Amino acid sequence: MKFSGEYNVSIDLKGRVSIPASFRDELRQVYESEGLVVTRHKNGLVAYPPSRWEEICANVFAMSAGPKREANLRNRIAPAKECSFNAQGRVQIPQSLREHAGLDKDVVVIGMFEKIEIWSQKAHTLIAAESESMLDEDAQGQADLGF
Amino acid sequence: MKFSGEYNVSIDLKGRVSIPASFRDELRQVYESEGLVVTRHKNGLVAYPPSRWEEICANVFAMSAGPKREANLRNRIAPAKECSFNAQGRVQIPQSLREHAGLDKDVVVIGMFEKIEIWSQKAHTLIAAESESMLDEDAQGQADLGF
DNA sequence: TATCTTAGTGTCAAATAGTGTCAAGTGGTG
DNA sequence: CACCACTTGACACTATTTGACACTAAGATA
Repeated sequence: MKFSGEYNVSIDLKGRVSIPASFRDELRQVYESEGLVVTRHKNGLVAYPPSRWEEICANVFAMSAGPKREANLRNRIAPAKECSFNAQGRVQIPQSLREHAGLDKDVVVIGMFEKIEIWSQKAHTLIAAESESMLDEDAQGQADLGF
Repeated sequence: MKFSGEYNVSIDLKGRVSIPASFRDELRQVYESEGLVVTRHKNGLVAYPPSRWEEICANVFAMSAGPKREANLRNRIAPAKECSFNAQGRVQIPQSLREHAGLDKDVVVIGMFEKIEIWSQKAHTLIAAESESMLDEDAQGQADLGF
């Protein structure tokens, strides 16, 4: 079924965000996991099922030494944190990631098939508008896709 | 579990930086150590568990004489200092290293698996932004890695 | 040598951050 | 409309981090 749907959720005063029940079900059933690995992604965050994360790490580790590998380690792998659900289905996001994404009060959680994106409402509005205008400019492409 | 995660910590007025509790736990449990060896690394600092440091030193000592060995001795091995934790989990960073890294007040500590990086907030912002734009420019590469 | 200054150490206590849990709200479904 | 599952806010508790201060050591000054 894969993660899908867009949810407006809130973050509590200690920095925990509620993960929608449907995502938790998916995670439990197909990934057999009670947690998510969260890391930086553009101006927001992404979360992966731990098993997917292992694969990604392995891919990065396998890269040949160089600035690109370094960049991935520093900005993706190192800041990542495995977060498990509490009894209410919330995950505690580390402070540094919250700051990076500017999370405060209103948060948007988006299912993206194999991953989950987490944005501040503000950042999401921005990126959604950007994406929208990109699609607008390519009416033909959209039509070809069947939209 | 290896060191991981990114932490904003502060340095006290005498030059001690707080090492996150999770790193101290890791250090105690897997490296059986109550301290870190800190040395220069680019515009910041790196810290290794003492046992890892011994290995690195041995590798450098084993190099055949020449300017590269000299450089490693001068800029990596010589400035290194073993720092142990105080009761609050802080390590005293020698003045010369603090100056090298421009540490003052706000410091970023990053777990990088077998080592720990220590940057001034400023330097970290810079290097992270650089890394980020490198990753942005290579969307295909990132996708190939599974991100 | 006595004194002053500066750097580093040890420790306490306040402040902050994170965890677990309860119960009240909210919204969808039958 | 009543029920149910889910989400949210709140609170108490614990752990961690930070600022502060007194003290020691070392080096500089006169």
